[in-house]
Amino acid sequence: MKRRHATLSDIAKALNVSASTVSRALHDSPLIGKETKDSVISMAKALNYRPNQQAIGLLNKKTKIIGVIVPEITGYFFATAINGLQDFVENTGYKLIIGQSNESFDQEAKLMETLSLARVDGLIISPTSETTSNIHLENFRESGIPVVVFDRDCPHFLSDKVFVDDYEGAFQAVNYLIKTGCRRIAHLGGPGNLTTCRCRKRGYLDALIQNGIRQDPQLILEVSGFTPDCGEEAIRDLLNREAIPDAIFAVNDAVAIGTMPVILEKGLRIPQDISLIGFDDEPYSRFFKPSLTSVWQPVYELGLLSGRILMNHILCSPEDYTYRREILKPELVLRQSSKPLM
Amino acid sequence: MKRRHATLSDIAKALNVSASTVSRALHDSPLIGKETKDSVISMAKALNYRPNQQAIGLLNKKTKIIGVIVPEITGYFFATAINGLQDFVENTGYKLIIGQSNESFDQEAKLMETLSLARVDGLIISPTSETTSNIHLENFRESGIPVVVFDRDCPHFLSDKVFVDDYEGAFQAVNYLIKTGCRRIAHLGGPGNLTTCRCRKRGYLDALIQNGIRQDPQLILEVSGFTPDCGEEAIRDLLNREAIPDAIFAVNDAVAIGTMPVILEKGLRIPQDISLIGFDDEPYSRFFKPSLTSVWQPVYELGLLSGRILMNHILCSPEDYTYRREILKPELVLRQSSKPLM
DNA sequence: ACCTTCCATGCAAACCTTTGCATAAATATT
DNA sequence: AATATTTATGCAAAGGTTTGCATGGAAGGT
Repeated sequence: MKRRHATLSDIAKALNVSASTVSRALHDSPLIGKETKDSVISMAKALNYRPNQQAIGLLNKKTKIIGVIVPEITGYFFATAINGLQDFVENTGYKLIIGQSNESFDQEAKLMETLSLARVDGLIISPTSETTSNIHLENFRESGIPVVVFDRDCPHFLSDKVFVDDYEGAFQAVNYLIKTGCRRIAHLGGPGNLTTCRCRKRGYLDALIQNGIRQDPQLILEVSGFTPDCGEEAIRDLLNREAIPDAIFAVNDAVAIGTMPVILEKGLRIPQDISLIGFDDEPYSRFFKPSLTSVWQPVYELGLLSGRILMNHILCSPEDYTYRREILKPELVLRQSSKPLM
Repeated sequence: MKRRHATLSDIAKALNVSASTVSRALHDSPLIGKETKDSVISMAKALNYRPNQQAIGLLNKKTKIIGVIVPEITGYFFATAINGLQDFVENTGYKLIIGQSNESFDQEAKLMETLSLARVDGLIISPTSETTSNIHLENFRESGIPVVVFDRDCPHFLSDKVFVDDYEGAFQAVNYLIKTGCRRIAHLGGPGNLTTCRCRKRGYLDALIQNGIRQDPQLILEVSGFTPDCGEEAIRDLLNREAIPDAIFAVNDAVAIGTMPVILEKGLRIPQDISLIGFDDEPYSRFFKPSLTSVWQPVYELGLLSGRILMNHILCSPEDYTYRREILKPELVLRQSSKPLM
């Protein structure tokens, strides 16, 4: 049976009082007498009264909804970040509306349009690899809605930001490769307009430089996406070049995984002939053969912290607010796809 | 600068007309004169007017929000289902609020409470493995909110339902194992109160029966979760028993993957000594060594169809509605972890 | 010139909640 | 006994939108 939700005035009518009295009673206002309060409360329970969030929202211009936009949701990385975010949000009374941009600027803009229409109280976003303009973000911020950018930066956009230290992670990985004797280290980098990918590449290059190794353009490739297929394509290309590497630092575990079958099928051994290091430390990475050395990222914390910062911004007075920029530390996880130190 | 959104009456004041005229003009009502209409429309554009969904929702008791509850979001299965769901919803104007129950009944109930408070227009849910009571679902349905149950069934709850044919998938997998000469086929089954797991087990048992093979209780284990760790634990237990299997049908790819290192480390070969088949066909499954034979499920379609059915129910008149029950077909994907047919 | 008809627009209520102000009754003060 | 004070409650507006009904004017018909 479809039945209407009970409202304040339903309770009011039942008790012969006014709706305002009921409202105050339920908010435990000191203005209301003890008896009235009790009867209101028990009647509310009897009618299974739930305040209408829409009406409240209309009044105080809040929706208690946070918008989240990620490039995709099916991969380990963003799914885990969202997981952290949700765990944070769980007890705050806020809800999450999640959208996927699928690495398309148009979809991202459209999603932001939708979220803006839905009047979200805040936005947490990791921009697409196509996102070069910030107008849509600026619009958002100008209408007074706090925005947190996470994982991938929007360089000229002013807001709270939460990242992982991609540079540091990459540097450590490549430095490790060098320490284990590798000299011809290839890099399968991601789309160059993503800050994460640029940072990882810089980490790679700096590690080479600091160890006095000349970079070889032949060994640096840019993959178009983050899937095993992209890795497969890239490694085929790479192994056809004259310069065969003795190590590969991939932008991603998925890309690294995609190279494995190709490498092995060419009769090359991992790590004896080619060391392999990925990035992300996905849960499955330890189950491949050989198990994959990778750079672990505090993804869950990334999501959690983004939520915490946004929430703080939402509750803060908008005047004296200064934007925060947090950088979390990654960690190299050694496994069989790279050589041991000695 | 934080500035208020333009409202109908802002436009009205600017043009010296009434708010109702503006509303009608923007809805292209035939009651409004051409000139007025044009001026309203251009003024609306100038002021960047966006209708306030909360006010509209308050009026017609709709939120255009769909609640989604899944046990977890970080795994491939549910993330992909949500992906399908989101793609469906994208152009409908509906938004998705997603919650994770983490296989906890209490969390599930709490999430439903939250979604009910948020006045969602519909609910799509895959219940936890703890969910035995349906009261929370019944409450939902009784307040007139359409519910779609997907993947995992709530046996005595009446609603739209969308499943994958787990029985069929399991039957095919085990039947294939038998056809390739396996006789001592173990089953690492999932939590017994999940319908999906029970169906897979029934498929397993029926395949044995139809091929005249006696089931051996020693070969049937129940794992407590869907992670590689659970698989690892189970296989250690299994291989310590007197009866060593010549094949394993796991409830899950993740569980199957967890068994691999243990099997290989015991000096057993896959598939020569032990064939291995999983369920789900996760994207990484083809990258393990040996690559994993698995039962592919149309997960994306599962999410998509759930959305379509819910949407249809929401728009339908509530009277003459008859619940639907859709079953999608899985498909066995052969790889190296099982023996070839001849 | 008057009545009908039609077209374009405005008024006001409804959706539900919160809150400043007013009011009524009861008690305390002089 | 009359006024001041406290205590408990109601009224009404606001928030933004939609929509049935009423109204105003102009055009058409006789």
